[in-house]
Amino acid sequence: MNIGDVAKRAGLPAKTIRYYEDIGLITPLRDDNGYRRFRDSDLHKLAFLGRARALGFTIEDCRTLLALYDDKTRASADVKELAQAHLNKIEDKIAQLQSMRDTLSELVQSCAGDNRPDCPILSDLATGQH
Amino acid sequence: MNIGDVAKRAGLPAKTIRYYEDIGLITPLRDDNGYRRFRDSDLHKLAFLGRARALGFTIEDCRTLLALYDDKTRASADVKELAQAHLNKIEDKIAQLQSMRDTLSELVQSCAGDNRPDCPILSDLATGQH
DNA sequence: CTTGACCTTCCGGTGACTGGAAACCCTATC
DNA sequence: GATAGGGTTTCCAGTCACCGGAAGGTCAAG
Repeated sequence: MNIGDVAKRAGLPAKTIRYYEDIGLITPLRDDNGYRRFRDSDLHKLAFLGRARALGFTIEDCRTLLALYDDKTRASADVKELAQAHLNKIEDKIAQLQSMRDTLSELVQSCAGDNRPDCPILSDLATGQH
Repeated sequence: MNIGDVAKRAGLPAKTIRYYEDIGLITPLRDDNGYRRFRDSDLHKLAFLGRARALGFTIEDCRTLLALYDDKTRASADVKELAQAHLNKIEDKIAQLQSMRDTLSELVQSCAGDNRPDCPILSDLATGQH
């Protein structure tokens, strides 16, 4: 398979696939004309990567996950620990965004949104006071 | 005031303040020795920027917000629209993270986390099936 | 006069790509 | 055989909002 086919099947842009090769996540073969030739195992890895990335794992996490996947003697505890740490980060991020949302939502609601200049959003930003 | 004082008062790193000057958000004066000299208005702007950034506005949003703040003939509707658009983005982001969290949380819970290799987290990543 | 705390600019790196340029390859049609 | 249109290659630069560090200038205290 050439990169275009793999891109379609894995649901990843060709650019991204080349990038993943650059950073050593995959190592497709090469045809005589220089084109990358992807094995099923490459496609499989790319799909794995796509799903891991969709869950928000960093590239370095993905590298570790792939290694764990390959290591048939891994302890599931190692995978779980990585996933739990990532989950914690996500929850922190959610909490942070919710806090922003709450503040911002109040500000937006308190703003008349008409053609007068008075604006509690700007006042708040300017003074830190409501 | 020199940059160190302003940094303390505005709660921003000196590096960030220099960066904000670079991209034209502030234009402090200069002393004969080349040191930046900050007026109260600069400090005020920096505090404004710090709060806007803490609410997650992009730098370009901040630029617009500062301009609106300076424009005493603005319509509050313009500010509100910007803030509402940003709020929408935050809510999208929260929803996306919550979806990740839900999936990931299920996976983590279903993983024994012992020293055996069987791991539903890896299985899911590998196949996309639970 | 030296020490140490400031300050300056400049360069490079971050994460995970994305866009674009210039060039090569392959297949199909005229 | 020429050409057109797709696919592919590499490489370089840009994204966002900074941060770290180097090399050097400035200032106040002891």
